Amino acid sequence: MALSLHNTISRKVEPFIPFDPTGKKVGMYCCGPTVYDFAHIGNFRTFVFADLVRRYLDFRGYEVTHVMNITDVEDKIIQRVAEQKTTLGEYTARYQDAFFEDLKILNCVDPHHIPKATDHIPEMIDLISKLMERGIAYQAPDKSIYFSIEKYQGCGCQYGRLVKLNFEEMRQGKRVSDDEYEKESVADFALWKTRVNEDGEVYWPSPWGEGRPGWHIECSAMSMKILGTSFDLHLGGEDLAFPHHEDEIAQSEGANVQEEGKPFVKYWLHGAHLLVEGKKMSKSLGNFYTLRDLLDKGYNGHEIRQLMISAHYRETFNFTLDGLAGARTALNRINECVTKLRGVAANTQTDPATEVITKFTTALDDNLNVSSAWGVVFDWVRDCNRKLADNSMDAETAAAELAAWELIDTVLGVSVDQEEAPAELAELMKERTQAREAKDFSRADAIRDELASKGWTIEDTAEGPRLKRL
RNA sequence: GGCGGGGUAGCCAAGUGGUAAGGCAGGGCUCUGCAAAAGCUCUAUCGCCGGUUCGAUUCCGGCCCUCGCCUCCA
Repeated sequence: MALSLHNTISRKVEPFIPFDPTGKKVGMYCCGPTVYDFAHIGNFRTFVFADLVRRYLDFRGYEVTHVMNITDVEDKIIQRVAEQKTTLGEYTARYQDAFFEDLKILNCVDPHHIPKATDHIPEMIDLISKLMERGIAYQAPDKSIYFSIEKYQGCGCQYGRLVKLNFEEMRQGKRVSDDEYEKESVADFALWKTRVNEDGEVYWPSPWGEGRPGWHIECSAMSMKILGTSFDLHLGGEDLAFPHHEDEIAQSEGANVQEEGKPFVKYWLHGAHLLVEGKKMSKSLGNFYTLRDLLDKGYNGHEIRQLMISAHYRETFNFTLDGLAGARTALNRINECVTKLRGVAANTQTDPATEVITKFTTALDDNLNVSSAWGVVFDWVRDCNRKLADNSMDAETAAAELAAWELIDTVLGVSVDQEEAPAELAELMKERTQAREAKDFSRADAIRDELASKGWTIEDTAEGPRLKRL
C-alpha cells in the first residue's frame, strides 16, 4: 500500500510519487494567510488540513520541505494602512503575530520556510521580466503589467486546468462591462500594479515604474525560489483553485523555467470550506468565529483541531458548538485511555504495536481518509479499555500500545498530557481518603465539592484515588 | 447558465455488489458509599423514481434538494 491523493488537476485520486528519484524528498507549498485581519476558523481549517498533510508525510517517512507564505501586500491591506495612517509593516505585523499564535494553539507544526511577499519583490520582478521577454505579459496604458491569457495559450499552454471555465459565457458577464480595466482581455490578470495616490507609501521601484505586485505573483516567485521550479504539492482552500492557483500555473509555466516535460506543480490539493451551524459564516448571522472566540467559550486548541480534522478535507464541514462539545468528550476518552496505559506500562519501553498503526496507515493512505482513521483509533481505544478493565493488559502490551498511540499522535496532534494537580489539592485528596476510611462520607463529599470549585475532581480507581481536571 | 462537491440513525461522519465503521447525544445494565471512568447493551428499509443483477445503499438513467466556485475570499 502507498499513499494516494486527490489531484485537482486530474480530478482523480492518484498514487503519490514525488519528483525526487529516490522518492524521499517532497516539496510542499501551502498558500498562507493574507494578513489584513484576524484569521477566522474557516481559514484555520485549511491550515490545519495542510498541517495534517505535512505531518502525515513526515509519518510516512518523507523528507518534507514545507513552505507557507505570508501575503503582506494586497489591496485590502493597502486600503487599511491608508485608513489607519500606519505603515505596512506595522499593520501586518499585528495580524501575522496573531496568526502564528493561533497556529500554535491549534498545534500545527511550523513550516520550514515562511516567506513574506514584501521580502521577495525582486524575485517577482524577475519573474515578470521573464514573462515580458517571452511576450506573454504586456504593459497597459495605465503602466500596469498584465498577463495575457491569449499569448500564453498561443505558446501551446493550457489555461483553465484546475477549474473548467467557459470563457464565452464569462465574456457575456455583467462584470466585464462594469470594469474599468485597461487590460487587453478580461481574463488577463495583473502582475504589477502601477502606483496610484491611494497607495500612499506602499510601492516599490520596478523596470515599469513604481508600483506593487499583483495578487498571484508572490506565490509563484516564492514557491519556485524555495522549492525549485517544479515541486510536488501545492495546497490551499478550494476557493483559491480559481483564479489564484490557475494564475500561478500560468505565470510559472509561462515563464518557461521548468525542465522539459515537468509541470510547475505535480499534485494540487484543495481543502473544502467550513460552514458554521449549517450556514456560511457571516457577522450578521452571529456565527462568525475567530479562534479567540472559541477559546473564550472555554474550548482549547486541541479540541478545535480534533473537530476540524474529524471529517475529510475535501468535503464541506459543518462546524457547530455541539460538535465541539463532542470533540471534547471524544478526546477525553482517548486521553483517559492513554493515561491508564501509561500507568500500566510504567517505565517499560518497547516497539509500537503494529496492528493499530497498520490500520491507521491504510486509512490515511487512501487520500487522507481521516474519518476512517478516527474509527481505527476509537476501535483501538475500546480494545485497550476492555483489556484494562479485565486486567489482561500487561506492562509490555501497554507500553507497545502507548508507543503506537504516540506515533499516531505525531499525525493527529491532539493528545494532551494530564495536568499535575497542585500539592495542596493532593493533600485534600488524602484527607478525603481518610474520611472515607472513617466512613465520614459527608466530609468526603465536602472535599469533593471543594475540589470541584477549584476545577478538579477525584476519581476512585483500582489503583486508588486520583485527581483529574474537570 | 457553466463547472464541481454533497444528500447514510437526533447530530457529525466512514464504507461496501450480498441487508451499514466510528464519534457525540439519549435509554437500560454492571461496577461504585456517592460519583467518575470503563465495560456490556438498545436506537438506520443509506433523498425520490426507474433499470441492470439471484441480490444495490453501493453500478446505470432520470428527478428533487443542498452547498461551493465562475476573477475580494481558506
